[in-house]
Amino acid sequence: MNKMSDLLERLRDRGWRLTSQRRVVAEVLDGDHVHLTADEVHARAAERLPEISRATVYNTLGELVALGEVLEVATDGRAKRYDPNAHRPHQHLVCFACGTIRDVHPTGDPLASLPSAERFGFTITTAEVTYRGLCADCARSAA
Amino acid sequence: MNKMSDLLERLRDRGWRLTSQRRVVAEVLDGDHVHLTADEVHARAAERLPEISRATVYNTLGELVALGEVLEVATDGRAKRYDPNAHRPHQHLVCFACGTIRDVHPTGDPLASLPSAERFGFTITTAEVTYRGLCADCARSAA
DNA sequence: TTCTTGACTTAGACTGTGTCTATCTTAGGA
DNA sequence: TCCTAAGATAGACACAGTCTAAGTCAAGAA
Repeated sequence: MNKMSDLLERLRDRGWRLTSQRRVVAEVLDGDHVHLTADEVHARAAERLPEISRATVYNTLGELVALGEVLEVATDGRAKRYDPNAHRPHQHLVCFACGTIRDVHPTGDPLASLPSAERFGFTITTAEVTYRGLCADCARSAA
Repeated sequence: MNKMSDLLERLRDRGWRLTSQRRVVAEVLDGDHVHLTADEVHARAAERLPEISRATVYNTLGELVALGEVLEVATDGRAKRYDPNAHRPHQHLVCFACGTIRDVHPTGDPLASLPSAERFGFTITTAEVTYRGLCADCARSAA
């Protein structure tokens, strides 16, 4: 049960032209708790396909996001990160010190916590939660 | 009861040197539901003090954030925004279409929704929630 | 009040992240 | 096998933010 072959299959069904560049980008994004920046994706993709360009990585990531196969995550003010875990709803937990990101699953529906008096007439569809703290490794080094 | 004079007073007590540049930046940030980018702060500050430089605006905003008087908000992957409402805990509601940001106050403690089994050994101290949807104006234009 | 000094401000160079354009290449159907 | 539109490429460009070296000034000292 390889998730990436599933993905590539789905994309081909939607009329995606399957190039070696797109295949490599999709493979780089495989796994759990993967939150790479575009440059990190490019670096790893280039290990397998040295001539791949930055523009292609950006284009492919943008297409995967538009297709709903990958999530864009902006946990700091710096580079966006790309999260392949788009089919299971989840939130993120970020370490203040080292920036590590974990996918987490809070209880309850975060949308329910906003009373209608606090909705200002908006039609609200999503709630993103970013939990922040010190990870065990960084807490140990700081002690 | 002017909030900005309170702020300037507090800062002077902490040894801040009170320059016209810092005063103007603090005044620009006064108000409710204020979420300006650094460039917007610079533009408004320059209306009152034409020679103020970008570097000074960035420095001053950074100092205000470090002092806990202003919050840095990154709701999109683009420019950070600065929120002077740092003393009342709140979350943000963002319009998909026009990008408008409102301060909102959900019920309950967002930290409580994350079970310890989902904390991966982190010492968690904050939870930021971004609600997203269509504001009333944009919903009307889209119809 | 004037002097002094280190904190502050400035212009502009520089970096990182992301987008765009013009040209070249290629996947996949005919 | 050939054709062609979709895709890939290099590099210029744009935007957000940081850094540096030199000049300026707030506020305490005399």
